[in-house]
Amino acid sequence: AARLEMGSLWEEFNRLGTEMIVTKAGRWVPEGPEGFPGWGHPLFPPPFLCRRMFPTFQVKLSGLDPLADYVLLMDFIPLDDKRYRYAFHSSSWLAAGRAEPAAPGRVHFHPDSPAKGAQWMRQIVSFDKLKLTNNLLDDNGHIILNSMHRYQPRFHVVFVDPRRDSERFAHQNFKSFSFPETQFMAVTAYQNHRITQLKIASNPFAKGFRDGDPEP
Amino acid sequence: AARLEMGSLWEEFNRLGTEMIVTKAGRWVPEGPEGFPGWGHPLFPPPFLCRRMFPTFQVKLSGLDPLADYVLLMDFIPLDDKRYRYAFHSSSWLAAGRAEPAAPGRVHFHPDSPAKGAQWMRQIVSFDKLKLTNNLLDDNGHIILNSMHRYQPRFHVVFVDPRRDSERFAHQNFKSFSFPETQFMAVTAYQNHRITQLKIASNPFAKGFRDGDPEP
DNA sequence: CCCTTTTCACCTAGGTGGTAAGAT
DNA sequence: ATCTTACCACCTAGGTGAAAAGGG
Repeated sequence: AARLEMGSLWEEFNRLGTEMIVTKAGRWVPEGPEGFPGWGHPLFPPPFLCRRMFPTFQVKLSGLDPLADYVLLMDFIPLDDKRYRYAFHSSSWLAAGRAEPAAPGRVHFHPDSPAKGAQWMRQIVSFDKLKLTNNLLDDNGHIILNSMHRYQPRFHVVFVDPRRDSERFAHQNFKSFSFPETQFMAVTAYQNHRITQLKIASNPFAKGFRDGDPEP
Repeated sequence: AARLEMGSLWEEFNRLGTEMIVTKAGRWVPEGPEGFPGWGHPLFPPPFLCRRMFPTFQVKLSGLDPLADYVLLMDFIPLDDKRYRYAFHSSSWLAAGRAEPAAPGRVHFHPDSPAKGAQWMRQIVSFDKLKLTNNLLDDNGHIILNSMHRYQPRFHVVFVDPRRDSERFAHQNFKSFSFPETQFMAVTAYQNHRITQLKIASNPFAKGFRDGDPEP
């Protein structure tokens, strides 16, 4: 079984209509004699950063075989075949035509994969290395989404069967989880001001934009 | 086989007599409503930081079975049975009595362990999470060393035999490496000024103490 | 007009040696 | 006198939304 962590925060966002930022290149790459070479130099990871999700997708697992190997991964499926726009006057999302062609379907493997069930169950599994981009040509393995489209994150637990030869995607031996409260609209800039304010209030990295009041 | 990375930097330090800082608690823990709770909140890691090594111990592996599991770890053995003091007038280390009782012998497992040979050989293996402390009562799993004593880092590759039951320390199935150029004196403050200057010149985190000249 | 890209100040998080005070 | 500790300014590294600029 898998329990979504920070469920109440996800629900608070979901009530307002969660938005997630997608970018091509968050922080630009310095060049010239300074800045070069290196970039964290074990080849991968990439020279530029795309945006993480907030809230971060985190689950607590149970019921796995402690001694068996599992691969954990996520993907994102379109919630419908529509493109949206935000109507500021009514503070609501309106359908605005058919979806653009879907990006190549990618998955994000949790970087600790594969690992034993005991390891996965020991503590909360956090997908905080997952990055979103709207760059259709991205070759850094990030998740590619279309802006102004709705998505449902999915979480998959794949049992690595030691009797089979390789880690190919057996159509058996895996279990998937979809938490409806984690669905979101991909955007390049926040549309709903209440989403912006909730992000600022709850994301530690946005503390610089807080006005000044407490939060438990 | 295992090749030590940054060998010329290690040798440059070794010619001067490498020193490594050991501390009890590098950064103190904030307390009260701010600072608490969390501390990076997946239970471990610990509330305070001890010092890393610089240079970082890094190796490039080859000749492993790509499909077999290996555990990588390090330990530190006393180079002799002496205690030392630094004679500033002659800029040299002098023996100053017998060694103090050795700390409990600990090992540091590379946090990616266990992993396949292919994974270990893909890129340089870096032990940059390894922390040194002089706190005999440390319960955060850091390496405990006596200040003013000399140590030789050792690196071990343990083959995880799938036929045996558990990952117990089989006295077979492992290979050890000792690079003499990585030996060092544990200190609570640098003694040799030329070591200090070389650390400042070569460690990116010490850039704030550089006077101002280039280095390739 | 609607949406995207770029740049920026401001954070979190944590790795440096210096320095002065403390301990023995 | 010798060694250790605590605190500090200054870095690296990178995650925020704001605001301005750009593009259709």
